[in-house]
Amino acid sequence: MKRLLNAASSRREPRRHPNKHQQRSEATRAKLLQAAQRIFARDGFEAARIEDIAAEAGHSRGAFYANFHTKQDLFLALLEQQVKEHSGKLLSALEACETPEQRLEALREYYAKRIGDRRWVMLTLEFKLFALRHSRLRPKLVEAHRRIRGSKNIEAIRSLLPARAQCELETDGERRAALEGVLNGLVLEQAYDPKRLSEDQAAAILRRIFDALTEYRD
Amino acid sequence: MKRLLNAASSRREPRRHPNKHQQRSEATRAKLLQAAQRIFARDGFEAARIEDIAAEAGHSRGAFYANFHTKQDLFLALLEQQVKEHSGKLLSALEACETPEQRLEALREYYAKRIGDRRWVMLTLEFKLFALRHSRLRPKLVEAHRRIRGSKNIEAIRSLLPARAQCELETDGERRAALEGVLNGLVLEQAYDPKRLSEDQAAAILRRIFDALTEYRD
Amino acid sequence: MKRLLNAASSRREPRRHPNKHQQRSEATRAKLLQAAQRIFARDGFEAARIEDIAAEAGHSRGAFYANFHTKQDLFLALLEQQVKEHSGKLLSALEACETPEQRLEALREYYAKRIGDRRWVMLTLEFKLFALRHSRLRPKLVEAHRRIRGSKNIEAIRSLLPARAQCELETDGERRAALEGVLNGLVLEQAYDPKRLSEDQAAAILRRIFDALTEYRD
Amino acid sequence: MKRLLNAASSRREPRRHPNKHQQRSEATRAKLLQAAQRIFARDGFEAARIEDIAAEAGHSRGAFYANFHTKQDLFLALLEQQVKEHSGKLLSALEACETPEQRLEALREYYAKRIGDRRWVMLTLEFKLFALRHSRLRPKLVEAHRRIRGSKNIEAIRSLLPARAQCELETDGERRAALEGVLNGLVLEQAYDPKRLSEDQAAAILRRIFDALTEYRD
DNA sequence: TATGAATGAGAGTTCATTCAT
DNA sequence: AATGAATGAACTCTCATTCAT
Repeated sequence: MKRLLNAASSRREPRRHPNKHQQRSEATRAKLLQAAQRIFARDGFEAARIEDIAAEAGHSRGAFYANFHTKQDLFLALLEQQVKEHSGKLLSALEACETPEQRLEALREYYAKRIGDRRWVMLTLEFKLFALRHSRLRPKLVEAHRRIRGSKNIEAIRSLLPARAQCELETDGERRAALEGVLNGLVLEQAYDPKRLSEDQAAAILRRIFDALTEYRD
Repeated sequence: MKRLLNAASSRREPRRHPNKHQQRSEATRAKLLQAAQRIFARDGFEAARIEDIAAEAGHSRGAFYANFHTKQDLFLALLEQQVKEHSGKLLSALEACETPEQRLEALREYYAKRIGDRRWVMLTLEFKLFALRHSRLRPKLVEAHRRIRGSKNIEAIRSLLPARAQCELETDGERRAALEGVLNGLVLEQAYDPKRLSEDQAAAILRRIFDALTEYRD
Repeated sequence: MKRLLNAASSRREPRRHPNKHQQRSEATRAKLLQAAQRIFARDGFEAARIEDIAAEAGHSRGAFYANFHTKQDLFLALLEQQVKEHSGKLLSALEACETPEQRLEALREYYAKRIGDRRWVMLTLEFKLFALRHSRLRPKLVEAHRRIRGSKNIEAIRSLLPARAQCELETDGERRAALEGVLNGLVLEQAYDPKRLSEDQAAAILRRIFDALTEYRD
Repeated sequence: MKRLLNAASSRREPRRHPNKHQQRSEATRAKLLQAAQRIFARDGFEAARIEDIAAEAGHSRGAFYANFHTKQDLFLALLEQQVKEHSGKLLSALEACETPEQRLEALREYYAKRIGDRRWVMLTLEFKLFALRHSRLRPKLVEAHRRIRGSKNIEAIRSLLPARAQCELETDGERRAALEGVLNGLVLEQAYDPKRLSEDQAAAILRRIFDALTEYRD
C-alpha cells in the first residue's frame, strides 16, 4: 500500500549487510510476487490463500509476512509491478518502430497479443473489481493508475503515434479506456466459453475494434 | 443447481397447504433473490455473506436455508432467473418492431442501454468468473447459458434480424459473444474510473463497436 | 419429563371432543414414539433429528411439537413406555410358568432372548448414557427406574422365583444390575464386531453367566 | 485416520526445524489428546465440543486444527493411542509373572481393575457406538482393533496363559470379546446407579464371570 | 530472514424450537 | 392437531495474522 503511494522508495531501508541478505530477500520477494500473480489470477483476491501463494513460491507463510504486511499489501505491490512492467514493454515496442504508422500498427498488435495473456488480463479484472469493492482504496488505486498512465512512458507513447489517432471525437484517454475494457471483456468471454469464441477470433475482433475506434469518422 | 438443469420445474411440488404458506414462501424466495442480486453484484460471490443477503431481504439466515441449499445454490438460481428475465426482455423489444432494420437498431440499443445496468453486468462478470473458478460446475453453467441462448427466444431473436447482420465473416455466435464481452469490459472500466470513461461515452463506444461488428466488411 | 415423574396422569386433560380428535392424537403420539425408538437406537440421542423422527412417523415437525415439549421430553416418554412394556412382558412370561424352576429358566431365557433385540438394548444404553450426561436429570431417571423395578410387577417377579436364586452373597438387585449390564455390553460388542462374537455365541455366554450368577457358591 | 491405518509412522516427517518447535508441537498434541480423553468420555462424541477440548488443553480452537484435521480425526487418533497404551500395560503385567497360573490371575485382575477406570471404559463404549453409527468407517475401526489384538503383544499374551484357558468350547477371541462386553456393560451400569451396584461389587462379579468363562465345562 | 505453531474472528451450515396458518 | 416457514443459537471449520524460535 505504502509502496504504491510512494512508488519510488523501496520497502525497507538499505541494510547493514547489503549483499547476501538483501539479495536473498529480494529473490524471495520476487518469487512471492510471481506466485501471487498465478494464484490471484487463478482464484481471485478473496479466494486466494496466503498459504497457497507461499507454497507456490516454495516458501512458508512466514516468508510472506517477512516481505509484505498483509494480503492487500501484496496485491497492491503486484499491481504496481505489473503495470510498470507492461507499460515498459509497450514503450519499447513503439520505440523500435520507425514511422508513426508502424507505431500504430504496433499498438494494435500490442492489444491483440494481450488477448493471449490470460493471466495478466484476469489480474487486471481482479484489480478493478478489488478497487470497486474497497472504496477506501479506490481513489488511491485509480490515482496510481493515472500516475502511471501520465508518466513519461505514456506521454512518450502518445507522442509517438500518428496524428490521426489523436484527433478523434473521443478523447485519447477515453479510447484507451474503452480498448482496455474491451480487451478485458473479450478475454473473460473467451476463457469462459472457448468453443463459442476462440482466442484467434477474439484477437481478430479486437483488431477490428481497434481500427473502428482509431479511424476517422464521417 | 437442479433448478438450473431442469429449468422448467418449479422448486417444490404443489403443496398440500396451499395459498398462504405458499405465498409467503414465494415472497421470501423472491426477496432473497433480489437481495442476492444486490449483494453479489456489490461484493462478489466470495465476499458476499449469507447474513447480509438475508438481512437485505429482511430475514434471518434461517430463512435463507429454508429456501436454498447453499450459497452456490442461490447463486445459480439467481443466474437462471436473471438470464431468463433478460432474454425475455430482449425478445419483447424485438417483437415490438416492424422491420428488420428497426430490430437491428433495437438490438443495438439493447446493448447500449445495458451499459447503464451496472448491477446486471457486474453479476454477469461474477457468473463467468465463478464458472472459471469452479471447474466442476463450468460445463453445467456454460451448457445452461447455451441452452438459454439456443432456446426459442433466441432463435426467434435471430430470425427477426436483417439478413446482413447474419452473413458476416464472423459467425453469429462469435459476434454475440464478442458483444457480450465488450459490454462487460466497458461497464467494468466505466465503473472503475468514471472520470476517464463516462457512462454516455461508454454507450457511444459500444454503439460504434456494434456497428463495426455488424456492417459488411470490404 | 413431567410424564415420567407423574407417571399416572396422561399428558393432556380429557378433551371436549374426546373421540375422534383424541384418537387421532393418540395414534400420532404412538407413531412418533415408535419412530423415536428406531431413530434414537440408530443414531443416539444427540445425533437423532426431530425431523427424522417425524418423517419416520409419517408426519412433520409440527406433529412432534403438538405431542411433546422437547426432544428430551420425547426421549423420557420413550424410556417410560419401553420400561413398562418390557417389564410387563417379563411378568407375563413368568406367570405362565408353573414351578419356580420353570420360572428361573424363563428368566434366563428372557435375558438370552434380549440379546437379539438390538434396538431395545441400544436404547437402554442411550438412556443410561443420557442419564450420566445430564446430571440434573439423573436422580429422576434413576428414581424412575427404581420405581418401576420396585413396582408390583417386579416384586411379583421376585416372589415367583425359586428361593436359591434369592439368597446369594450378592443381593438380588446387584445381580440383576449385573445381568443388565452384561446384557448391554454383550449386545454392543456383538453389534460392533459380529464376526468376533455372533449373536448365538453371545446368547450362549449370557446363559452361562446367568447360571454362574444364580447358582450357589461354595 | 491415516494414523490409525499406518499405525507405525509418526504424524509428520522429521522436521527441518527440530527441537523447540517439534517439542512444543508434540506437547500440544499430547495435551489435546489427554483433554479429548476427558471430554469425549464425559460428553460423548457428538456432544463433545472442540472448543471445550481445546480449552481443557489450555489452548484455542486453532491449536486443535493445527494438530488434527477434524473432530473425527482426533477421535480416531485417541482410539489408536488408548488401545496401544492399554495393550502395552497388560503385556507388561503378564510378563512380570512367572507361572501361567499367575498370568491367568493377572489377566483376571487386569479386567477387574478396569472396572475402576471409568474414563477408559466410557471411551471404549463411545468408540464402539461411533463405529456402529459411522458405517463407512466401521470396517476400518474393526480392522484396526483386530490388528492391534493380533499384534505380537496380543499373541504374546495368549502364549503366556495356561493351556486350559485356551481350550474351551468358546474360542479365545469369543471369550475375550465377551469379557470386553461384560466389562463395558458393568461399568456403565455401575456408573449409572452406584447405589444399586457398587464398584467393588461390579469387580467381584466380573471376577466370577471371568472364572466362569475360563474354567473347564462339563 | 524464515519457519510453522498458535490465535481468534468470522464464515457457512445445522437444527431444536417457535409461530402464523 | 398439524403444517412447514422462519428464527437464531451453536457448532465445525477456515484462514489472515501473530509470535516464539
